[in-house]
Amino acid sequence: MAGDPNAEARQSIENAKDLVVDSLAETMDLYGITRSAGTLYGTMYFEGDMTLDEMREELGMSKPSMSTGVKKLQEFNVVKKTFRRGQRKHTYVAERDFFRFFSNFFSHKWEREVHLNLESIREAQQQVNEVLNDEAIDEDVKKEAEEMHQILEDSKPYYYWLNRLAAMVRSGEIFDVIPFEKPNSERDT
Amino acid sequence: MAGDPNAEARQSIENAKDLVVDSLAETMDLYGITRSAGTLYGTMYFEGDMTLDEMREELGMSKPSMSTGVKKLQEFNVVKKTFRRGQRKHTYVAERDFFRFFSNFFSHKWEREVHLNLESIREAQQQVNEVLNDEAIDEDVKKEAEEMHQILEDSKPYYYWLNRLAAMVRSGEIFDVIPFEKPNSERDT
DNA sequence: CAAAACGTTAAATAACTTTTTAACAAAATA
DNA sequence: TATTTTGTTAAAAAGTTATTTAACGTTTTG
Repeated sequence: MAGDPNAEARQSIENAKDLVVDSLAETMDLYGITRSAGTLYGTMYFEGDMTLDEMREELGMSKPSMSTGVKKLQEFNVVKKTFRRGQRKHTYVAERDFFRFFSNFFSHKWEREVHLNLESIREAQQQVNEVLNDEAIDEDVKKEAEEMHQILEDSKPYYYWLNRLAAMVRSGEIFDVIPFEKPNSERDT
Repeated sequence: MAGDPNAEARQSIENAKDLVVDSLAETMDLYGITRSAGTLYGTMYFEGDMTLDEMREELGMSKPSMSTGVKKLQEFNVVKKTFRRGQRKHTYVAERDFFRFFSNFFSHKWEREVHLNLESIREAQQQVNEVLNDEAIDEDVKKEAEEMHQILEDSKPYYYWLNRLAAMVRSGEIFDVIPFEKPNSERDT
């Protein structure tokens, strides 16, 4: 047993890193990001900017996997392409500021939720309105349409609210109303 | 063509409902809820309380599917078991208030995120501390450990902040700082 | 300008999840 | 207490998503 202490120490550090990468990936899994994309993010989080080949090496996966993984993470705005001078290969960097991660990720999702549902509500209400305006329809059917219309109408305030929340989160205004304790070091824009 | 106007009207209403159910399901898909569970939620949202058999009938799926689907939705706190008197079968009801849906869903997720990651950070820091406290370790390895420790330390303020946000959302305090416009009708506790 | 390197796309395979059918256990009723 | 009904669990089937290998087009460099 007991080989080189430095080698063991490095192993410990790698181990600690894996521990956090795993829980990061599990966290992201909660929000619908696949585990492998989460693991990729976690790895990039610790390594700083990486090329696809470095990712492949680190994770032991294929290059196309890395390519699609990075692309997916870019969609969520949590990974960006970077320029590393004197480097032919493209490099990518993970968003290291979790506050910004949160902002990018959730504002994006919430905006999409609002848009998607308000649009379908608009269409749906239009359809039931046609029923309501039709003379030839019986009262009981109209009542059904009326109820439907009302349920949809009642849900709108939620989407308006969510839209405001998304805007506040995207702009960073949310940190005015719910401040965070600064760490000892800086936090730039 | 042009059959019974009432039948056509009912069809229109069903159509409108499906439209909204679909976008609701797509929305939930954004947050890692499977589409079929989302569809189930949407259906319950419109129908009010339902038995498993009613769900099966409405969605044309098997009963075990409904059972597991309901269970999953219960985990997210967006469906509850109800008591319908004179009814032997169990009935379930979907959370109709989207504000409460939001509160239940996201506070649950965020609390889990905080717990999971703070725990792994604690363990990871413990491991790197052992390296830092070991006399036999070279400076360059210690420096690596130091960096690791710092990265983890710097991430903590985010989790503390998220924890406060989760608490505010769970308690409803969030609606004091970001109010919503009431619809014309009531909004009870 | 030719050869190599890089990243992406396409097709095939593998892994995983969802869904169903079937069997089972628990509860209620007669 | 026996029979029926209800809900869940287990195993099989189907469907979907992730991953890889292979091929392609583009860019770079010698």
